[in-house]
Amino acid sequence: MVSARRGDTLVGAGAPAEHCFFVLEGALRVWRPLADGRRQILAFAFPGDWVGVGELREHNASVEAVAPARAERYPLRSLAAAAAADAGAAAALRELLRAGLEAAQGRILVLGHRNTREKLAAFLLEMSGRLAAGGDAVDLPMSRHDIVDYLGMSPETVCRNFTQLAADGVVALPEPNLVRILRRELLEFIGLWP
Amino acid sequence: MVSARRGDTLVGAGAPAEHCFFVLEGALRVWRPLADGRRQILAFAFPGDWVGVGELREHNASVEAVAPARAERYPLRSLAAAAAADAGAAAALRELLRAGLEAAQGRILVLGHRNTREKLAAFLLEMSGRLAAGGDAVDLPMSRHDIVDYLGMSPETVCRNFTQLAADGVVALPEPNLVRILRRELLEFIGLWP
DNA sequence: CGTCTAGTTGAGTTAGCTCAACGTGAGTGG
DNA sequence: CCACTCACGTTGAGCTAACTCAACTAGACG
Repeated sequence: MVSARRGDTLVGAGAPAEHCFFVLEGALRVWRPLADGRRQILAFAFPGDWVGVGELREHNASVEAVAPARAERYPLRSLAAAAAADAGAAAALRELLRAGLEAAQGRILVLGHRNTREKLAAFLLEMSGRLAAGGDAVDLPMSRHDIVDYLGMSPETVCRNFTQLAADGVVALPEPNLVRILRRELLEFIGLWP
Repeated sequence: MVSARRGDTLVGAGAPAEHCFFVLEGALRVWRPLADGRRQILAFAFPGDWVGVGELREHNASVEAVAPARAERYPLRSLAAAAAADAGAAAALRELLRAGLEAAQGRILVLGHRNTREKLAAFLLEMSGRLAAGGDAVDLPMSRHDIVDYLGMSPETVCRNFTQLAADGVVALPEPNLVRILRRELLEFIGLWP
């Protein structure tokens, strides 16, 4: 079991890959540093998500707490041992990797062919599904800066698009991190895949 | 065994996921249609690559031949059966998914935070590694249009950046599809991850 | 010899970036 | 308790990278 405060590092990029995590509470970001000092956030992890099960020799991404978080920590070699001994465990591990691959492919679609407004709409829909069980009141645990590094845009552009979506009546923003989806059908029209 | 001419479809998006492929010869593209009629190419597959091993109920992407191709076709359920019966096969299948996930994460980095010149440089380095075993003479089997849909840019921009790289002496382009890397260290400086 | 497609180049437009300023709330120290 | 700082979020102004529209060339093919 690991507890982390906001901003704590669970795993540093480049560290030997010994453990993976199962998130119990809070939110994590998985990110890689870029040459120019910026970050690409590969994924956010929320309760019920696994992190780091696909690492080989070393972690190629850092894992940090976006919000206060608790997670269970498992040695990777014990997962591999379980997979070698039990076909059911192997299938479960395979399914985790498959789901991660599918999610990454969804990200490729969004990052490759969407403009900023569409990226943000897709992001909000994703967060609605993952944080609010598809509900309309989404309390974002991550900062604007995190969203910036997740979607590959500038902070000003993220902010302007939030403002624009609110001005258009698609969402309400009572607080910066509190999004209420007012017109889901519009948000889906803007951001839904493909 | 499947043989495909240039442009042939091996799998249509939405078809029930019954088979996967092991490429013997040629080149395939794996892509998803977008709402506006464009395509996002998720991956190219070359000899030695697997395609479609991570599909669940239905193929969420089409697979087409970019160049005349031959591939072996395996029923997905026979792979699952092999994985259930043999821990070694299960580990091999897991490794395929893991490698696919890692590749997809690399794509996220490139699509999220790179400009067109850097995307193209990264693409050429990837193709050098995969098609020419890291050598400098790369014969691209795919059209400019495919590169466009792989990197998420316009055909004019792809073309201009090819021209620019050639003008800068980084590559030579004796023919549109034949790239000779003249100054690899420069190309890596432009396009290398992170 | 005409037609068609892929590739390239030019010209003008715009989406999203950078630079800059400003407001606000949370800490922090006097 | 107040003053100060600092990070975060937001808004404005201007710039530029990349897009769209358009034209042209060269090779493929009937």
